[in-house]
Amino acid sequence: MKQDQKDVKIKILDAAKRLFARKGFEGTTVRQICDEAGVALALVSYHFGGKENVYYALFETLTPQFAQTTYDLKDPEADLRSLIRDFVQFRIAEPELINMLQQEVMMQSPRLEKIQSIVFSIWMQLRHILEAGRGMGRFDYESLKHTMHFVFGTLIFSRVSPFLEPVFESDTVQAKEESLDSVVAYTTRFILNGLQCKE
Amino acid sequence: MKQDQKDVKIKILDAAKRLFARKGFEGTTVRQICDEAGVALALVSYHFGGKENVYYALFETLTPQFAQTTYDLKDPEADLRSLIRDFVQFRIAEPELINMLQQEVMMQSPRLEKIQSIVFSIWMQLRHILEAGRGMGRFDYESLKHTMHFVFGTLIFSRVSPFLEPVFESDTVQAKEESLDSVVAYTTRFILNGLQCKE
DNA sequence: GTCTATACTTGGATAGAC
DNA sequence: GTCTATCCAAGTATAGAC
Repeated sequence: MKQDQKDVKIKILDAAKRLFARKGFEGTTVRQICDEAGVALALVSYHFGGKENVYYALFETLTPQFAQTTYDLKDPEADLRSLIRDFVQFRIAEPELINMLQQEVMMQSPRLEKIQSIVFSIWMQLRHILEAGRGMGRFDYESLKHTMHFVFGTLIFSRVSPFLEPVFESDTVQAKEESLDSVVAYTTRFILNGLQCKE
Repeated sequence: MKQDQKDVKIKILDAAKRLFARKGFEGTTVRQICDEAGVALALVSYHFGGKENVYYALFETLTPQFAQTTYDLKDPEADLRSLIRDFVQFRIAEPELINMLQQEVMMQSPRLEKIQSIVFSIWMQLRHILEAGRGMGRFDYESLKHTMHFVFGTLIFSRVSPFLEPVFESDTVQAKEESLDSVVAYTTRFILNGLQCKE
């Protein structure tokens, strides 16, 4: 089939995504990327003009994904449910990107500037929803700032390191819990309860 | 005062902690560490035998801190409150170590093996508390695994990147919310509500 | 466009003077 | 114990053949 030589750029991006997520920006070498992609060393420079640009290219996919949704805030609970679903869905589809994003924010990397807008828009959306909800007496919390951290922490932290598996041994609910719908349901429940959401 | 030449080892550890937290293990160079510590390049090798060992040395402080507490599980809510307080307190006292720990777990780094036991013991403690609480009808949740992730996400994710500050502008509760007690209170409230804790 | 070979830079660790 | 100077390995990026 023709697509075995699946556009070299794509192969590089795929390999880079895996590596950056696992080893970080500095921990990943151009050699590793090219080996993993099965292409020659020179091609990262040729197609992207350097390692850093490969990194940014990965985030460009992401921008439209999150910047587009706008909530009308008429029904903050529904808005929040929707935001949670979108986020969890994306996290499951693109765990590497979430991972990379987390690294950047955590380390306050110099590359953050270029991807700031993505992070910003999500945070602002959440802020508006939480404020609207509190204003209408639907959510109950004291500190906006900390509550935003709690919600994001709940949303983002689902690294399932294989090394933690032993901790979950003999957990009963296993088959069902991995479907998107159930993960969304669990997450929504925890967060809405955390906010003491009243219907 | 004599302590200006505050043991070189300490100076190196302090500098390394800051740098590792901000730039990751690979992103930090021995040269940076020594510059920041104000000592000569050779001293990392001399005192620790390499960059990697500096990293491990930083975590050794941490082991006793968390491995010691044991909960009797008679009152899971009280145990959980206590775990939350300990964790938040430590997170505020040693944000860099939490940051480093998070990086390791997130990237599943090869260094994880050496610090596994720390992470393990905390996760197991939380597991036992959650299971005991559900068994006694005090907590209400479906998936143990996901719920553990939610709780840890809430606990760990409080990176206050300066770059996110604009997002929190004109938040009303500012002065009070930074004291340990109030942060603990906010966090406890969110988590216990998330677990639908019944007293 | 893609490859191999190579130039150039930076990083970790050591040698040896003090 | 601490410093400066240096070695060697590994990284990025480019040159030039195909």
